[in-house]
Amino acid sequence: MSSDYSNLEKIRLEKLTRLRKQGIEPYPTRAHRTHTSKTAIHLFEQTESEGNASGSVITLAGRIRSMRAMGKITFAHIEDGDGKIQLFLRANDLGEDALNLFNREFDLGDFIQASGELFRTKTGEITLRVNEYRLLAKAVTPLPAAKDEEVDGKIVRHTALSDPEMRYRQRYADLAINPDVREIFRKRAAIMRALREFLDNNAFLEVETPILQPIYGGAAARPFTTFHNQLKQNLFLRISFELYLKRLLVGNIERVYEIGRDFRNEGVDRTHNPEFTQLEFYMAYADYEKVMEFTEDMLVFTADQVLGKRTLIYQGQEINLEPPWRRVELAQGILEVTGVDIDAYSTAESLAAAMQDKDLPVEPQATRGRLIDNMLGDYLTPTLIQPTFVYNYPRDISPLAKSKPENPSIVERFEGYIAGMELCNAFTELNDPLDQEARFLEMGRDYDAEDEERHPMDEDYLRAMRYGMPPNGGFGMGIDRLTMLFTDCPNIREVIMFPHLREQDMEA
RNA sequence: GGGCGCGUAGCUCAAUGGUAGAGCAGUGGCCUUUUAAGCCAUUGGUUGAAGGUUCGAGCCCUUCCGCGCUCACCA
Repeated sequence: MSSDYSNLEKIRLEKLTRLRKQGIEPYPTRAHRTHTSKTAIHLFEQTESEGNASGSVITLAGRIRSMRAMGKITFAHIEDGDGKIQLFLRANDLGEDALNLFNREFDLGDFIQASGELFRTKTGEITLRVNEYRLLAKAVTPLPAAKDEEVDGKIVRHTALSDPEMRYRQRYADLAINPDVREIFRKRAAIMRALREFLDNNAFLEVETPILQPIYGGAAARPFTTFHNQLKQNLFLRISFELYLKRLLVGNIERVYEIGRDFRNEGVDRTHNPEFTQLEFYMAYADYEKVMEFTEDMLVFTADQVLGKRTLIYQGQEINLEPPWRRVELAQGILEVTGVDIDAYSTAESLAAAMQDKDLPVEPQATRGRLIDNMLGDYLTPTLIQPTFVYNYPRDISPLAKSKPENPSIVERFEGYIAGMELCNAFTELNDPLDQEARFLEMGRDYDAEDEERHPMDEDYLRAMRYGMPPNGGFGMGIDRLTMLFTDCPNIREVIMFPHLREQDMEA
C-alpha cells in the first residue's frame, strides 16, 4: 500500500519531507485554540456593535478548505466543527518567508491553527488577519472535494464526492466535505436523545441485555451465528430484545426500555441493513391501545425536540404527526385495498381461493397469516402515507401477542406506518405461560426444521413467565427508519455511519 | 439469488470500433482585499479485472469483482 501513492499524494509527501527538514513537525502533539469559527464571528459582531474597532487576538483551528494566493497576500478558508471562517495572510504581517511557506507547502485538507485579530474585508466578510500560524496535521491524501461558492448566503458545491459506494466506504471523507451528511447524524443523535428523555421522564428504566444469546427470539428472522471458543458454545447475535426485556417485568421492573443494535441475517435493501438500531419498551399494566397513545405522544415529543414542529416533508410528501393518528383495523384495511374480507375465510386454503378470485398473487404453501401479511405488505402498506396504526392481527403471525378476549384468532397487536414504511410494531404482550408454550409449539410447526426462521422454544423465558408476568404493552421501533423520515433520506444507508457493503480487496 | 444499469485522471464527467479529453484539484510563473479569484504555461490514465472477436476495443462478446435501481427475501 505504501508504495502505491498517487501522484498527488507523492507531491504532498515531498512537502511533508521539506517541512520536516525545516524543523517543522507536520504532526505536532498539541494544539491550541481560543475560539471556534462560530464563537469568533459572534465575538466580532458583538465588539463591532459596541463600536470597538480593534478586537483581541484569538486563535482558531481547523482544516484548510480553500486557498487563494495573490502574490504578497493569501486568502484561505478553514472549516471547523462549527463552520467556516476566512483567513487573511499578508507578507506585511507574517514576513515573506512565512507567507511563501504557507503557499508552497500547505494544502487543502491540512489542519492548521492560526492566530490574529478579526476584521472585515472590503466585501464585508469577517476574517482573521493572521500574524502567526502553525501546521497541526498534514493531509497526505487530497479530500475529494472541489470548490464551494457562496450564493445568497448558501454554499453551493460545484463538484464533490457523490459516488455512493465511496461515500459509504470512506464515510470519513464524505463527512469531511459534505456538511449535510454531518447534519443527518446530528439529527440522529437528537432523535435518540429525545426518545431517551421522553422515556426517562415517564419512569422507564434503561437497561442493556445480551447481544450474544444462546437462544434467539422475539422476531421471525434468521440470526447471525458465532462460537465461544472457551465455552465451546454456539451463540447467536440477537434479532430482538423482546424476550430479555420481558423477563425484567417478571423481576418487578414495571417500565423498561433498551436502545441498541439488532442483527438479522437477511436481505439488504434501502430499508434493511444487517445491523440496525431498535428501540423496545415494555410497560406494565398497559395494553396496546395505551401504547398507541403513548407512541403518538413520544413521536410528537421527538418531533418537537428535533424538528421544532410536528410536520415534516418526506420525499416530497407532507407528513403530519399531530395526534390522533388514523387507526385502521387490519381486516378492514385489507378489505378496502383488495376487496378480500379475511374475516370470512378461516383457513389458508379458503383465503387463497378468495385471493385468486380477485386476481391477487398467492404464494404457494403459505399459511393464512402469511397470506394476510403479504396482502398487508403489497397493497395496504404503500397507501399508508400519513401516520396510521393498523391493528388486530391474525394470531398465527404474532406468537408473542395476547389474543383478544372475545376472539382467540385475533391478537391485540398494531403496527405504525408512516410514508408507506413500517415504523413500529407493538402489542398487548402475552403473559400466559401455558398459552405461550403452545404458541412456540405452533410456530415450530409452521416452519420446517431446516428453516432457521422457526421460532425456537425458549424454556428459560417460559420459566420466567411462570413466576408471573404483569399484563403489559410492548413496543419496538426502528431508529434508522425514524431517522430516515426526520432527515428525508430515501435510503437507510444514509442514516447509518458505516452501512454494510460487500468486502472489497484494498489492493484491487 | 433473478432482471436492468453503471464502473474512464485525485473529484465530477466527455469520447460513431480508428491518436483517451474537459472542468476543478495539482505543478511552475505573474499578481497586496480575494471568495468557483484572474491570467500564462503545464503534469497526470494498466479506461474495475481477466479472456475473446477484430487490421484496430473505453466502446462488441464471455467470465469475474464492486456499486446502484428493482424483484425475490424480510412480522
